[in-house]
Amino acid sequence: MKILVIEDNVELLQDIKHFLEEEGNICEIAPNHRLAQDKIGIFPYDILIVDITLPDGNGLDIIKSVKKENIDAGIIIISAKNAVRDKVHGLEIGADDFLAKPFYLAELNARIKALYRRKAYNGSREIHFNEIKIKPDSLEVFVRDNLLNLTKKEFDIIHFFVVNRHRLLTKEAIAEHLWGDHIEMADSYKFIYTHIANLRKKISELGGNDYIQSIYSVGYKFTDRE
Amino acid sequence: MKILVIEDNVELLQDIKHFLEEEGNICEIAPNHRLAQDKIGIFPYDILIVDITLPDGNGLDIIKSVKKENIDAGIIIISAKNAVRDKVHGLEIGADDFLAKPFYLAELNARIKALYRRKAYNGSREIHFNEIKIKPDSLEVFVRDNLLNLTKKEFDIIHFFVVNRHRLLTKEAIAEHLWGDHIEMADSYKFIYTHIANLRKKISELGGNDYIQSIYSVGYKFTDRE
DNA sequence: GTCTTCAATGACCAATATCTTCATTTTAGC
DNA sequence: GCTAAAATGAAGATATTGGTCATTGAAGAC
Repeated sequence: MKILVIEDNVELLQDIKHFLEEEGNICEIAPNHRLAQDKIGIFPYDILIVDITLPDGNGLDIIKSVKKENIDAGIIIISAKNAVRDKVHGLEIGADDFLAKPFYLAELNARIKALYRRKAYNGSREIHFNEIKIKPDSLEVFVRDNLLNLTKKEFDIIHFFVVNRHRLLTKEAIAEHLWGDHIEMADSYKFIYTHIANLRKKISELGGNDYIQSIYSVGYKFTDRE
Repeated sequence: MKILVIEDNVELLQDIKHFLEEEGNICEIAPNHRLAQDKIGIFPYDILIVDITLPDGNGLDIIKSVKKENIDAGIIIISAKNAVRDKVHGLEIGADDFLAKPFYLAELNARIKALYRRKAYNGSREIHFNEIKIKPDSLEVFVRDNLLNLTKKEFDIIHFFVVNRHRLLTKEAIAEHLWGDHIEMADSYKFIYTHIANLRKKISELGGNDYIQSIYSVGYKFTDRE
């Protein structure tokens, strides 16, 4: 699980990180508002742990912007015990859970797992990227709310791309993700081309932009930058 | 992995070194502040292990200068148990982890591995050299924050150069790194010239300095000295 | 058993990087 | 300074990689 912890108390931040990493998660940290926004923009985290009081801005603003951009991350607020108003407000604008400081790390961990389970099971999960919407549970992809008629492999590809948006994906990585690591490397990426060609055609037929950037001799990148 | 241990207790220093080398790392040592600074300036380490109390200066200053120069090394502080203030301060100014003395070497090793994994996973790794920034994960190079449009080979070359900054790189070493050791040595380095010419052109077009120093009859050196 | 769908493949052309060649400039040693 | 060796830069040939289309064969639906 990929978790981002946003908290200005560096000592607590380190404690949480160590704990969550020992639990087998990939855990990144941001001690302030600006850094948090940067990281969220780059990488699709599963869970955000947000402290409300930050040196350069309010944690609630981070939650607002996450919700506004339809980023599909679970949010747990951590804040001082007496900040009841923040708690109510935070849950109102879309946070999933609230944990009062001080807390036991085991408690935080339990909340994280519960939240993740909830997110994974409720069939209304959606991943958004500009005009593209993916429902991983029903294997459906929409462009401007028009259902795209994709094959399974095509779905797997665009799903992999959108989850790893803005990242360079080598042909090796794509092949490994789609077919496992046993694939013949020699000249057999060629079928990736075919699937990507079909994907591009189907998306553009419904007026979607071509976010699939080819990187010569390396692979692809799914992005709206540049 | 390349590790520098900065610690004034020579006995402990040797212990750590032996242990880390047996684990398969390249491990260098510096018993004081001045020597540490020298070494860090010359070679790009993956991990720095820093003792806070040094005979000729504070370990925190080393961390500060590393961060100031944007050197991309993970930092683990080792210090006496009661120095809580140092711990907090160290993490605040950018250290990645803290280990209280005395500690088990296995514990140190675990922390090193965890830190390295974290660094490798978070897609925001960057290597800096003056106005040049390299993102090895996305194969991107920036000059004064302008993206440089490089081919794969050109990227490999500048990446190799920046990682081995200030070092003399023979044509043989470059050829071996780029094409493996099977290459015909006879007169076939010639195409290195072309790639380097293209690199120089592309960098200077965006206003970057020419750090590629030719060493007649030997090779190249990537440096800003002299 | 037939029909339909889709993953996989091969052929072909286009795009791009890599390498070679060659004329010219620079350098080191005398 | 002179010469031979080395380095550079421009131009172009070659090789590699990418994209598209048409076809095959396997698997599942009916």
